[in-house]
Amino acid sequence: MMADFLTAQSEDFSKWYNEIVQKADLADYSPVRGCMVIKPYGYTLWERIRDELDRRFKETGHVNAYFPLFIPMSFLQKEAEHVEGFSPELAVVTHGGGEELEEPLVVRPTSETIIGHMYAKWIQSYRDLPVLINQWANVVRWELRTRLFLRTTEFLWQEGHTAHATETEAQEETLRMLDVYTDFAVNEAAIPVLPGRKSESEKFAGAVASYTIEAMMKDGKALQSGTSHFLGQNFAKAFDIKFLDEGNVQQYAWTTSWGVSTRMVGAVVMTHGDDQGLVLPPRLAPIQAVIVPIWRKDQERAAVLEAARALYQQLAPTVRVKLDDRDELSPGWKFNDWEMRGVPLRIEVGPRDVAQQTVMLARRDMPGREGKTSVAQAGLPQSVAEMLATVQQAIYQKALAFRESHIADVQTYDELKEAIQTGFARAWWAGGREDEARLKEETKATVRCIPMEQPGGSGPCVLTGKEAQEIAIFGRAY
RNA sequence: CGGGGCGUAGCGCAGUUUGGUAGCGCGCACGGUUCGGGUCCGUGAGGUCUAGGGUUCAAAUCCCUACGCCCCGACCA
Repeated sequence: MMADFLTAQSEDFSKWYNEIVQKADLADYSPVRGCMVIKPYGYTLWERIRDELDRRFKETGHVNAYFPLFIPMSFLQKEAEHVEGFSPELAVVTHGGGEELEEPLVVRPTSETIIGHMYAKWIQSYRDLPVLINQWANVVRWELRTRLFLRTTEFLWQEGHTAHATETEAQEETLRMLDVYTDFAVNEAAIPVLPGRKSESEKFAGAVASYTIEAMMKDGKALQSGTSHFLGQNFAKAFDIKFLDEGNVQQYAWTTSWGVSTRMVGAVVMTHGDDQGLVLPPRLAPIQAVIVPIWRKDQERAAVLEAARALYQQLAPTVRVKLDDRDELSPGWKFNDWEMRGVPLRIEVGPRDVAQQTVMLARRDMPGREGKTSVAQAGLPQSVAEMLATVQQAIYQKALAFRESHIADVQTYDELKEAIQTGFARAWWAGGREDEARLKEETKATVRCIPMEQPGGSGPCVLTGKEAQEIAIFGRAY
């Protein structure tokens, strides 16, 4: 059954995305260009993302803190590449309290600089290290072109900033957080991601090395869904983050930073969504199961509602469940509505179910009759939990299968060009900055990442023909 | 910043060519009906037609100017 209230993905994926984000009440446009209002349903989804990430940060020894929104302009200028990278997209405050400020304040685009400044004060000894701090914050980047969740002028994210005594330790931290992101993406968001290193021209402004988790959206385009940066001593030198080591020698600290943003919401939407609307992974879904009561006559209504309420009470302690007892809407309407909103599981309760002490479970990821099973009301929390776990696994496998069938191993530049029309290309790569620029110019594709998992050996670079030690993933990106 | 599209009821749109009482669908409110895949009927509320200026007896409609938004591209989490 085709939805006529939503543009089909195959017709115009971009239009589908814009429509579903608004129709499912995730977000709305604001009066300020490029900014969005995150509506309660979308914000709850973000809260789920936030909670699961935050739990993992705590488990790996990090603590939260909060640094200011405003950063003195001069701070950004202390790291040459950093200022060069971010200058074009800064929002700058020049006036306050009716007077022109002595020094303009930048609305943070990211917080390496102000945190670096503070770390310089806090770190004196190797005994003060490591510093493992994360903050949940909003940041502002004056992007030329914005899209809800994928690229907004203001967005929410977390940024972890750590300082370490040794290079090795900082590198380990960088990769540890990449693992945390991968684990989150796979196990919570059900998004298969390719963890890897960013190429020279794609890395973070001021980083020695950047790592990323790259996801493939349903239109075959890549979405950078999280990044972890090894900053070396670049920021330590710019902000004078020094400590005395065990041998009483002054050393610069080694720092990292890593972030995941509200863009992750867009990743969830574009990884799992279909022509009926959102498909949310059970572990992140604001509502995991919705109970839809069905009746014909008044006496049925009373019995069905009573049963539905009892089921709600039974499920509420362990499942994020909602009872849709709205009187004025037909069951069919509700089915479509909750499917559009991506609720993973629907629990239908009608007169037949009341009589038989059963309910009908309908999976969001399997449309129509195929996804429906009748189960006993007794032990429903268990059945629902199992079904939610099944759906979580199923949508991950589906997304993984989609990605794998849209990655092509290619040997030639022509094959690469063809592959990136529908997905990713994987090939030997030994190109530099200029080769990447040429690639982008000619194909609109970029090196998405150099995957952590490498086949070993060597082969001819897909673009330059030079002997290459590594394979890279190529694709068009958001 | 380049290219394209659009600003008319909460939303989606028609009306603009050829100036003459501002409409349709959905939604919303009320009453009834219906309910296992977007029920049906009736009644009703809701508009400085993006803004400013001009032409005209008369402007949503013609002319000028400004602003805003969306899409595609360049830049980017």
